[in-house]
Amino acid sequence: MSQSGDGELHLLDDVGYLLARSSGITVRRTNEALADLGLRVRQYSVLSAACDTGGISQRALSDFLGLDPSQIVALADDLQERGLVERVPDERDRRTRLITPTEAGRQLYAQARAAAEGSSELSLASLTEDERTVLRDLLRRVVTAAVTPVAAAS
Amino acid sequence: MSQSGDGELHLLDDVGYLLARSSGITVRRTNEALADLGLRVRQYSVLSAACDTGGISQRALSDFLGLDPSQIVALADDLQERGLVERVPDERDRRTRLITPTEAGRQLYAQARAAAEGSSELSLASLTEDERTVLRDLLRRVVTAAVTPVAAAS
DNA sequence: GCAAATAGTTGAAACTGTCAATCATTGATA
DNA sequence: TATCAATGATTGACAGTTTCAACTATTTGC
Repeated sequence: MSQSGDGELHLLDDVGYLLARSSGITVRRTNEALADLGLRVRQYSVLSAACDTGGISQRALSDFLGLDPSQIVALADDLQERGLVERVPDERDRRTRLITPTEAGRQLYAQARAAAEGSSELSLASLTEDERTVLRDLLRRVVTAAVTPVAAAS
Repeated sequence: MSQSGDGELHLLDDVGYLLARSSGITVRRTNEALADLGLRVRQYSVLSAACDTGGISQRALSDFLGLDPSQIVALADDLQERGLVERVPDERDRRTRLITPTEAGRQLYAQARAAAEGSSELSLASLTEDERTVLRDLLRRVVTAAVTPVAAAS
């Protein structure tokens, strides 16, 4: 019958909550870090996948990033208008359009990556380098377990 | 000059991205798990803090959850209309109103907590029990480093 | 007492998540 | 090969989230 709280905040034991909270903290900080470059984390993630693959279908982006296809359309429109990516038709399947980085896109990405990664480090300043590595490895396993292996242009 | 992608997806090395992605996965799943109870993670977190403290000011909620004060207003309105919390005036400071659980709120919270925690486990099924513990401890340190220690009603 | 700070509220704008419907193209199959 | 189901992209809509600015009531410091 404990009527009044006694200092036990269960949210701080809830991995789901902790994920959401720490994600919020880092996303906020990273958005600030990317603001100078005119990017937000969302568009940065699309640009990153486009640069690292050299061209990826919107469907694959949707799966990889966990976003609705309609969100990809909007993000691609935005990046395309700014000349950072192009939509090149896939000859093997004329339905799909590959989101491909332009030279300007690659250059911006290089800068953005430095900014974004620096910002992450800052958000995790309370962890040691080794602990950050452990965290990264654990999270990567959580994420990759939920994602189909990134469609390597069959 | 690597023009085409060679399988190196830098996002999967970016702790910030991994946090956001895994948070998205767990939040989605937890929202589904809470839907039966008419709750979403956001309102669950408010209810949880209210129950665990026995009564917490909206300002403290705002700090603890990392939400704008105006969001707390909306969430408190919602929970109050459903009879899950009350706003009791603080005698020591008539500006503040303590978000306090009702009996119905406490009962729903008990159910919701079980559902939410079960859902987190499910999202982290690719990790062992020990690894989940490590993850929880690391994330808790990240979060608590960014939050003032939960104002114990000075 | 009075000014500055604080707790809560309202309203607005931009961003995000989710879903249904549509069109073009592909793949399977009769 | 004609047709039908499945898939990739797009549009539009609606609820949820984030972030600000402005405002009122109250408290605190001087």
